[in-house]
Parts: sequence; structure tokens; C-alpha cells
Amino acid sequence: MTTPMLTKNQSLVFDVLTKAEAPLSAYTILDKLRDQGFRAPLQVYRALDKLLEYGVVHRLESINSFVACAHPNEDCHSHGLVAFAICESCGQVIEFHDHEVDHRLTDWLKSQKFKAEKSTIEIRGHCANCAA
Amino acid sequence: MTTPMLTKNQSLVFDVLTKAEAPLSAYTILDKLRDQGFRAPLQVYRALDKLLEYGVVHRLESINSFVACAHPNEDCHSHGLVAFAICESCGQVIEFHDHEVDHRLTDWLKSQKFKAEKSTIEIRGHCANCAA
DNA sequence: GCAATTGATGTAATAACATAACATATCCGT
DNA sequence: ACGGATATGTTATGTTATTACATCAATTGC
Ligand SMILES: [Zn+2]
Ligand SMILES: [Zn+2]
Ligand SMILES: [Zn+2]
Ligand SMILES: [Zn+2]
Repeated sequence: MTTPMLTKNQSLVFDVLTKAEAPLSAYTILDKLRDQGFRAPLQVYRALDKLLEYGVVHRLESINSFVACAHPNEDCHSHGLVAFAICESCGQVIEFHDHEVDHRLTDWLKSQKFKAEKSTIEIRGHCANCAA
Repeated sequence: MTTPMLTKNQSLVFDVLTKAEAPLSAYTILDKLRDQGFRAPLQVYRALDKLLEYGVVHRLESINSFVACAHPNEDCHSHGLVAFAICESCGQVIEFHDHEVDHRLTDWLKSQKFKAEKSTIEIRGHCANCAA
């Protein structure tokens, strides 16, 4: 899918996420945008819904947070699973793809006749810097 | 880890999960246990914490719910990742392990010097029965 | 036995995350 | 201009999870 022009609110939310060094919760985004006129959670959630739909933002289920896609110009998203390594110390997220894992899971799902629609692979732990 | 004797509250919560045909939210569990004297969310969350620690229950991050382990007597949990296929129609959950996926992810994490502590692999979609 | 510690429980209040419902406004094709 | 679709604003509410503090019960060390 080619990403359509972003609306005002979508741009504001996307900018905040792009500049952030770690995933942000919807309410953190809301707080960062109060000066730009944001007043209610829905303004954030609605923008996020679209950004997720366009694939330029990912939701990290295990920490109820959102992060800008690290590979915005690759087409991996369209044909592969995305995985995240999330550092619980510094918040840094490494987004990666692995076709081997992808194929393996896809095969298993097929063997079960399970029709996959959305997948989540998240590893929490400590990054190289924080593992010390 | 060998599972210690469960306390009264832990047993009640575990029984509810074991009898359930789909994952349950903490508040759903609470409602099911009101007749047994449960009055507050914390009674459920505290029991769940222990059951998760013992590995007899899993938390499904993507749907904020809990499910009894489907392989209580296997030792896969101690040396491998667990994955879940979750049907969004009937709620059925298939829990599975795949050493190939496991090794592949582990290798990648090692290459990044990322110290993994907790992992989540959840596929949402439709099971064979519901895909129709 | 008995204080001290530890683990489990009870209860109330609050925090954090997410959506429903309804009203306006803006954009766009005709 | 009109009508439909999309985006936005606002209030209220629903859902999930934790903090704080009190009480109770079992265990340990003396
Ligand atoms: Zn991405
Ligand atoms: Zn780190
Ligand atoms: Zn299990
Ligand atoms: Zn199903």
C-alpha cells in the first residue's frame, strides 16, 4: 500500500513517534501534543489507527506502546513477519525481519489450516548497552 | 521448576482457567469467582502472577487475557519459546513450540548481544473451523 | 512458648489504557 | 450549492492493572 497524505493530526502523532527514542504510550503522545491543541485520547487513537493501517507505525502489544517503523521504505512488511527486541532498561527497540522464522511459522499455520491475520513477535530483555 | 502446592485463591483461578474453552480476562475470572468470595481484581492478579511464575498459565499479551498451559507436563517451556495461534471467532487457542523458530530467534538475538528475558509470539486469525 | 519474619489475603482507591456516542467541520465529486 | 465521505472535537464511559495499607496465617529462631 502506498501511504496517502497524512492529515494534520496524523502528522503530529507521526512526528512525535519519529522523534522519540523509545516507544510511546497513547497517553504520553497525548501529553506531548497538548500544546498543539490535543485534548482527548481519541485524537491520538484515531491517528494511530490510520498510521498502523498505513504500516508506518507499529504497536507493541506487550508494552501498550507505539513506535515508528524502522524500515519505512522496505517492502518486507508486505510479505513477512516483523519482530521486535525491546530493551526494558533504555526502551530502545530493534525491529527485524527473518524469513526463516516467517516461513517456519507460516508452514505450521498452514498445517493447522489456521488463517493468520495479524502476528506479534516481541522479545523483552536487555540490549547490548544495558546488559552490562 | 516444580510447581508448589497451590493456595486457595490460586487453585480457584487455575480451575476456572482450566475449565474455560477460551482465554479469559482477569475481570472475567473475577466475575466467575464472586460466588467463591472474590471481591477485588487484586485477588485475581495476585493468583495469576504466581501461576505465571510457575508456568502453568500463559498470558496472551495481544488480547489481555490468560490461558492454562496446554502442555503442563512437557519440559519445552524451560528450553524453548512458546507460540500461540488465537482464533478471533471462537477464541480457541493453539499453543505450540517450534525449535527451529526458537533457534533462529535465539541466534539473531545473540548476534545483537541482546539478552532475552521474556518472549511473545502470538498469531491472531481464524482457526480451521471458523475460517470456513 | 513467643516474638519476628514471611507469605497470603482483604479492601479501597487510583492509575493506565481504550472505546462509545454524538456533534461539527472539512473535503471532494457532481 | 448539494450530498456523501472522511476527519475532528468533546464528553462520558468502559476495561485493564497497580498502589497503599490493613489483617491473617504459617514458619522460623530463640
Ligand atoms: Zn516496520
Ligand atoms: Zn537498553
Ligand atoms: Zn504452555
Ligand atoms: Zn475458531
